[in-house]
Formats: sequence, structure tokens, C-alpha cells
Amino acid sequence: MEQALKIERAGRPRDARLDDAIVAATIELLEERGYNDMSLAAVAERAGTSTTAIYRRWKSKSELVAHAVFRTEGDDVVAETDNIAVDIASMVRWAAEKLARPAALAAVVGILGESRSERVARSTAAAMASKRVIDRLNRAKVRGEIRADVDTRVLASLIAGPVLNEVFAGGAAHVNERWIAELVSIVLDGVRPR
Amino acid sequence: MEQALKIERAGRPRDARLDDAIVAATIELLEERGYNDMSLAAVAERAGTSTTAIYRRWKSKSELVAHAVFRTEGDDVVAETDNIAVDIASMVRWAAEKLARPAALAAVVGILGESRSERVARSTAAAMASKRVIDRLNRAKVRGEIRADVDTRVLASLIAGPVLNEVFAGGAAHVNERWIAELVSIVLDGVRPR
Amino acid sequence: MEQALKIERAGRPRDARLDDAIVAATIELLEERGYNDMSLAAVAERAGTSTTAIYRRWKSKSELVAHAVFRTEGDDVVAETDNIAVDIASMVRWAAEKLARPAALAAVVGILGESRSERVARSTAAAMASKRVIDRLNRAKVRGEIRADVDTRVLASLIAGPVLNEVFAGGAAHVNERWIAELVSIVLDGVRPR
Amino acid sequence: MEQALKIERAGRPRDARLDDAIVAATIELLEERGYNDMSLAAVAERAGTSTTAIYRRWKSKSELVAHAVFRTEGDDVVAETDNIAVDIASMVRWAAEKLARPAALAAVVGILGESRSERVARSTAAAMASKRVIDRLNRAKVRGEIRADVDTRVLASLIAGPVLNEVFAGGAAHVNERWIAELVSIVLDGVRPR
DNA sequence: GAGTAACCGAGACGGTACGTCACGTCTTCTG
DNA sequence: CAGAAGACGTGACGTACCGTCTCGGTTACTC
Repeated sequence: MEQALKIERAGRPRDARLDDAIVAATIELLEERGYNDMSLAAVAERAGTSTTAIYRRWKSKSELVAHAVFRTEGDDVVAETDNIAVDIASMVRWAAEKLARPAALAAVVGILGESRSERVARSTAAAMASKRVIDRLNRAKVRGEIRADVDTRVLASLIAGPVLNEVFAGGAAHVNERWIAELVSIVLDGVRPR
Repeated sequence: MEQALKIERAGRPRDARLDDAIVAATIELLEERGYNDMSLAAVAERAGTSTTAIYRRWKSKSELVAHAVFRTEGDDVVAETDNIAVDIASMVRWAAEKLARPAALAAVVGILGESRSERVARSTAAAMASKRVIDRLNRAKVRGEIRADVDTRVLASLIAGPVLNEVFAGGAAHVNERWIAELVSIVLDGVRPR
Repeated sequence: MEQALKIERAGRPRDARLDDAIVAATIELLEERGYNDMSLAAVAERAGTSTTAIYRRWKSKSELVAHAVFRTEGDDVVAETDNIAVDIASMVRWAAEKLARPAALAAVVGILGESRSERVARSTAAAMASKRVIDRLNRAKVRGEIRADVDTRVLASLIAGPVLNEVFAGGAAHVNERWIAELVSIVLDGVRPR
Repeated sequence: MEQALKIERAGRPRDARLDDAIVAATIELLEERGYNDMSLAAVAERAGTSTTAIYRRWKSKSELVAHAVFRTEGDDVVAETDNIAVDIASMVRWAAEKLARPAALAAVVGILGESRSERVARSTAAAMASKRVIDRLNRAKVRGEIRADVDTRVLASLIAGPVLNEVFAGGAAHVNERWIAELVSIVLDGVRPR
């Protein structure tokens, strides 16, 4: 899947427009119907192609969904300015953008519904994002922006966690700038050096 | 389900042992295979019964799973002592106990995979738990245990949210007492009156 | 398949009308489209049922076709009068009735298109019919109706063989009573005691 | 197929060894797996080439199979000596050689599985062979070798028909010289002038 | 103690999706 | 232009599961 580069040039090349059309159709249908009620046949039809073309690109429905929803276009997980407040806010905002969409909920359902073994492979992306957040927090600790005795792994879970909580409770709507500001305020107060 | 009112209806009564066997088999299979790969036929077989008996008790697969995993035996969501630190810790602990089991993940998948309309019905349980948490926090605000300007809804999401985050990242294992203590410490510092 | 008798009575009984509807639809579509262009989905639709109901009854498309076309309602393969000429004519007529239908050609295609191993199982029906024919011929030999030195197995192939030949050459149409009479005349002359 | 006219067309010439390799692979796989389970991809792989090369030579799978199995190298269908017994025997022998191979069965399946319109084109070869047989029999009638009132079309079906019957019954193995002699003996006795 | 109502098991039913496979066509690069 | 590779659409196959239903048979309460 997702083969590295076009080292191999034999054969008819993939139609790049299909990739886009499939991904777009996937997201649309995910939002309209949810994971279980989204069939690959429907995706294919809306994308103007066939299910075989989909299976040529992704191994399974859940893999397609994971790629369509969570492909990391750029690596903008972590902003790094010299202001930890600004950076934490941007990390929360990033999590919200990723998760507070109907399609994201549906994608999580798909990924988590898989058997355990297949799941681990998929979770690496999330793990990497998490690692970058923790790295940023550790640097803040070194700089004295946050208390030295804070467990940054716990702190990291205070960034994406609340967003997740809202999404699952069905309250993704009120994750707005005010909400984010309040969250950042509390968390920062909690880790600020005394 | 309906067994609340035991009006002693006519006919052969339900075999109570089946209820337990079905619930137990459901949790086992959920942990072994995940939501999608757990079929009701397999549950029935392991429970030594038939799918008919299951459908007589629950309307659908997701309802069975929701009941099996999240049946609230007692309503001990919120402890109310006179110490907010203790109470928040116990709320986090409650969330962890509910969520940090393999089956819980699977159950969430089942509930979230439903079409939107069916989902709301199920989510009321979570909403009620959330409401009780917020009520407790509001009382703490009145008593002056936490700052007056804190948005308690945001604060509530700082209790279950981090647990959710760990569960989804696959790190439910290290949600232990130390982790909980650290979390409570940060959060409390963030909302303590200055 | 075709389970012996109704020894087992558990469970919802099969809908007998479906059996008939499926067989009828199979034969119709076989004649309209031929074996390859007859899909089980089309059979199911015309029979007013689903493909699952078909697969519950027959293991594969070719097995369905074999059963639908060649089920031996009565065992009227061999008439046994005291006149060998009459009996051979009736055997030829039986073969013609079985084979000189469009659906029969299609069924043969299906059966013969299978891999060898599956094929043998199916051919037992034909083998049994053949055996009965040979038995009748052997009795005729004992009675002196045909020459003692005739190989009845070769003789048997002179009964169904010519019919097969016409069917495959596309000339099933002119297998009529005159044709059958001529065939019987030649064959009988060839084996009559001198 | 079209390679009859070798007008030396422009461009790279076809690799003649591929023709042979494809035909050989086709026959092998036909015998191993039967018609339906023989895929062109498998043929291409065994022949060390690609499906493109196959489709450049034959229009379809059934056409390839028909050509591979029934290509008539020489037109030796009918021997014409002055002895009708010898000639009929050689015609039977020719039919047996053509049909009593596993691949022949498979080829017939392929041809008969086609839609009716495509089938007629292919069946002309068989029709021509049949015509030559009938012509020979008519000449025998004129010479008085067989009875004047015999329908030679019925008689012709007594030559290839029994062979077909054995092949379809799975008994191609015992179509040997003794079998042929017995067949010819019966048939000749049946049409000999009295 | 006979009825009756609801249970129990087995298994068929329609529906729908999944993932695989083959066919025959098309598109690209290489010889 | 042939050849190899591999994309593409079409469409069938066979499997699995869901949730419903229809049987024969069983168990308790009720009259």
C-alpha cells in the first residue's frame, strides 16, 4: 500500500484522480451515514469507479477510512514558538480539527472495530503525533516554562483527551475558541512554575 | 432491559443463568476479537444457548454490548466527601475502571457505529454521569474549593478525557494510581483559587 | 444436499415453494442465456428469493444446474416389455427427452466445466442410468433377442450416443419419431441373431 | 486465426515461439483444471508471456481453447478406400483421437458455454467434418455397400455419437481398438444390404 | 390437572456487505 | 509494432453476519 515512490514504472500508471475521488467520496459518505452504513460499493459509485479500484489501493474498508480521514498532509501537529501558551493552544486546536469532524468519529469506529492485531499497525500514526507533543512539552520543561516535576505524558493526555471526550459525548460543536482558551488556561495554571 | 418490573408474567420464566452466561461470553469475545469480529452466533455458542435467546433479551448487537460492558451496577460515579481532591480522584478512578478494559473500547465502537438516531438514546447514560460530575464541580465552586471563573464543563472534560485518550492510544495499562494522582494534581492546581 | 429424509425436524422447515421456484427459474434462465450468462443473482431474483437461500440448498452453481435439469423424477429410464425393439425405442426417446432441450446443453456445460474431482460425484446419476440400460440389454441377450456375442456396453453407447451427437451438433430439432425409428432399426438389425 | 496471410506487415514480427508455448500451456492447464478453472493469467504465466500477447492472437478464451484443442492440421477426417468397413473404422478412430483426450472435453465446454451467436461460427468446423462423413456414406450407398433405404444422417451420428457418449460418461479410457471393432461390426451389420 | 403463555433449541429466511477472482480493454515503457 | 506490466470497469462468486421468523418441545403459573 501507499508504495514509497514511483521506482517501479512498468505497467499502466494509477489514475491519480481516482485516489482523490475515492478519498472524497469516503469522507462524504462517512459523514452522511456513519461507518457501518458506508459501503464500498457506494463509495465506488460516488467516486465514479469500481470497488476493485479501491481494493487495488487499500487492503480493507478500515484501512481506506483510516487513510482518508487521518492522512497527515503536513506535519503541523506541533507549532513551536517561544510561547508555550500559544503552542499548547495550537496543539489543542490541531486535535480539535482532526477529531471534531463527523468523519473522524466514524473513522475511529472503523479502526477500533478491527481485531487487535490489525489495530496496532494503524495506531503508529497517533503514537508519532503524541511523541511530538511530548517532545515539545519536555523542551518547555527544560526552558522552565512548566514545572520540573510535571509528568509530561500525563500533561500530553490533557491536550487531546478533553477534545476526545467532547467528541464522544456528542458535543464536538462547542469546541470553539472560547472552549480552547479555557482549557489552555486551566492546564497552564496547573503546570506553571510556582 | 425490561426486567425492571417483575410483574411475574405468565408463561415460562426466563432462565436467569442465560443472562449471565450471555453477558460473560460477550465480554470474553469482545476482548478476544473486537467488536466487528464478534458474532452473535459465537456468543450464543459460547454461552451454550441460541441467538434467539439473545434477541429475546436485547434488541440488537450494540445494545447487548452496551449493556454487557456498561451496565451500571451501583451509581457510584460521584463520591461526595468534603475534600474536592479526593472526589476528583475518585471520579477519575471511576472513569478508568469503566474505560480501561479491552471490552470497553469495543463497546464504544459498537455504540458509535450505530446510526445517529439510535446513538442518542444510548448516550444518555453517559450524559447523566457527566451531569453528576458537573453538579459536584459546581458545588465545589460554590464552596470556594475551585475558582469562581472556571467553566465546569471544560473542567469535567479534564476528568474523563485524559483516560479516554490513554485508552484510545492503547496505553490503558499505565493508568494506575500514580498516573491518577499526577492528573488530579495538575488539574487541581489549575483551578485552585489564587 | 438432498438430505435423506425428514429425520431431523428441528428448526424452521424449508419453504418448499422456494425449491420449486428456484428450479423453475434456473431452467428458464438456462434456456434464455446459457450457463455462463446465468447468474445466481438472476435466478434468485426471478424466483423471488435470495442467493443465500440457493446456497443453503446446493453447494454451487453447477450442482444447482445439475439437479434442476437432470433430477430423475421417476425412474422411467428403462421400459421393460417383452419386445426389445419397443424397449430400445423408449430408451432412445428417454435420452432424447432428457438431452434435447436447450437447458440440457447448458447443464452439461456446467457439469463438465467443473474441475475433475467434483465432476465424478455428479456423474453417478448418469452412470446409474447407463447401468440400467445395460442390464436390460443383458436380459435381452439371455432371452435370445440379441446376438450372444454382442458387447452390451458398446450397444448401450449406441442408444444415448447418437442423441448426444445431434444435440451437440445443434441438430436437436430433428430428433423426432422418424429419426428414432430409423436409429432403432439400424441398431436392431446390427445385433439381431442371424 | 488471422495468421493465415503472412503479408509481412511492418513493425516487430510476432514471436512464433509464443504461439506454441501458449497453445501448449493451454492444453496442459485445460487437462489439469478444466475449462472454468483455467485462467488466461495462468496460461500466460506458464507460457512465460503475458495476457496481452494472448489477446493479440485470439479474440477470447473460448477461441483460444477451440484453436488449441481442435486445430485441424491435416484434413484426414475421411479415409476413402474401397472398403467401407475400413473407412468407418478409421472415421471412428479419428473421432476418438479428437475427442478422447481430457482437453477435448474442456474445449467443448468452452465452445458450448458461449452465447448462441458466437457458437455457430465455431460449429462450422464440426459441421464440415460431419458433411464429409455423410458424403462418404452416400457414396457407399451408391456403390451398394450399404442398404439403399438407410438415412445416412442417422448413420453418421452412429459414428461420432458413441465416442461422445463414452467421453461424457468418463469412460474415454476404454475406447480402444477392440471397442472400435465391436462398434463398427454392429453398425455395419445394421446397414448391410440383405 | 389441564390450559396457556412464554420460554428454549435449531435452523431457515431476506437482505446486505464483504473481499476475491476472471475477463477483456486500455495505457505506459521498453525493445 | 510487439512485448511485459499492470492499471481499469464489469460483474459473478461464495461467505458471513444481522435481525426475523417458524417450528417442535419444555416449563411454570393459573384456573
